[in-house]
Amino acid sequence: MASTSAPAGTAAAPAAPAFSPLYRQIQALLTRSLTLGEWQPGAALPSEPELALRFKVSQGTVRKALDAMAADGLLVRRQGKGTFVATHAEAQVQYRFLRLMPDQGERQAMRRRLLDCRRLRAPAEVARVLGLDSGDSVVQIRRLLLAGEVPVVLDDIWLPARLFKGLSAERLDAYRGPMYRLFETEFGVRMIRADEKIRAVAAGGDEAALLNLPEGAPLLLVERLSFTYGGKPVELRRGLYHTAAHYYRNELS
Amino acid sequence: MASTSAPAGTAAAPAAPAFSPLYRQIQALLTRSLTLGEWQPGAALPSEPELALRFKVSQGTVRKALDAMAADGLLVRRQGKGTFVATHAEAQVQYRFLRLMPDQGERQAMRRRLLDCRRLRAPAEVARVLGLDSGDSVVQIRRLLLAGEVPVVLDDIWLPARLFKGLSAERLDAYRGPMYRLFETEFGVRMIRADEKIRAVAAGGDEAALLNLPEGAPLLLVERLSFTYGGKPVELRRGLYHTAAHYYRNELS
DNA sequence: GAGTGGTCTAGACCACCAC
DNA sequence: TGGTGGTCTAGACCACTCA
Repeated sequence: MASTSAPAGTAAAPAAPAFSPLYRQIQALLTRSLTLGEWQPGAALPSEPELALRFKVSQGTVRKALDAMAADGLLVRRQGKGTFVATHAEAQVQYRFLRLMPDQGERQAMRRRLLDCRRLRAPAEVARVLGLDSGDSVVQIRRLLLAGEVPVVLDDIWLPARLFKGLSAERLDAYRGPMYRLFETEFGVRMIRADEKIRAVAAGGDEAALLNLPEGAPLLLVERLSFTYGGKPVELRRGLYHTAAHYYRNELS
Repeated sequence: MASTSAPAGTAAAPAAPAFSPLYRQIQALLTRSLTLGEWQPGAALPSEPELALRFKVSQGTVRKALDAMAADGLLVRRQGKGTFVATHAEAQVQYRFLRLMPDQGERQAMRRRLLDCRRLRAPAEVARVLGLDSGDSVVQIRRLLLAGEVPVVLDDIWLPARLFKGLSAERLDAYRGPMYRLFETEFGVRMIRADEKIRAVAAGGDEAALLNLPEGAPLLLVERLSFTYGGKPVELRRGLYHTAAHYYRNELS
């Protein structure tokens, strides 16, 4: 890390970054280590002075890289304790990706009911958004989320089978805790970021029946594409939310 | 700013912050200046060394305060030029609060059609969320947004009349550019942050007619509460989005 | 008390922008 | 060429955690 003016690596885009600050290079190296699993989710990273020594860089530069990654949600910093790999297992990030809130009362964990889990050749559309070859297989999951006895969310989920070897209905059903935590601990796939497209749609026959609603009832359609390290898409999710007693919460800033 | 350990000001919450770092205090002072209008939207702040001198603090501390405020969207920093008060007038933040994207093609400015603008006593619910006294008056606006000739969004907007003296249908109709820019330049009210609650609903008779849809068509209901400096609510907006050719985009991280 | 991250400082140099 | 924000360094001290 002695050369400050190292080129910014591959640059396919026309507007190549002319210059990459040291802390960004450190950030890239740390992200790479995360990808390779050098530190497991929830584990502590080496301390700032250690990392500074390792990268031959001042502690301030390491700090800036760590702060940036903490801001991105990849790391969690705790004063007096250390810097840790972010995980979906923690209570504080339990609901990071579920924006559904009840109109009344506090948010509570919803019950899950697994409806289906099968392996199949990826439909064209699914293969396209997940960046799979046609012919690659995916795991398709259908499940309900219920508030008490009332079904609120109907999810269809597609995962690249290659990354989720051995994922089965039994495994899903037996698991207690958030699905993303299972993915993380059992398959080493961490969801970092997601894009959602939200629409209002009328409930179709099957969906209406599963959600215990009349056909044609308005539902929130939430299409989510989730990414792991490096912006690699690893999950497609199509959720139908019944928003009579819940709403989707968003903060703009 | 000589004393590092000044108390953190008022602390009504049970868990009072035991300690407020210098840069947070600087941040509070700068935010106060913004509130008081010391620098207009789009204007440049004094340079970092000047601010450091003014607050009797090192440049690094000023920088940390400015960086934090830039991250919050209150300021915009431009290398080689200076630090500026964020504004809704800039192209880059044009769509900061409108998350609607077309399925096909690039996002384009939508045409506006003002349907109504009147002053009235705040309905109880509106007064409650805007923190007004019962009896305070509000400006109520109803408008359409159209993509080409197709109505896509029906907005109902409520604003505290006290803050928007002189806002009229003529003024709104004559203004070219984003509504939040008008609020900012003409009334000195800057929208900093907003909370949205999103649901799927069936179009009612009036709404269906205005959006040129059959009654009962599914629509996205977006209830937005916007805040200015200091977390003060200053706008309630109830939008109905027709999501056949558009979707609401959200990024989770 | 030892170790961690958090704050604050001071100074050097770099990249960008305008004149 | 001078001024701006951006990066990097080195060192001091503070707050938090835990043994």
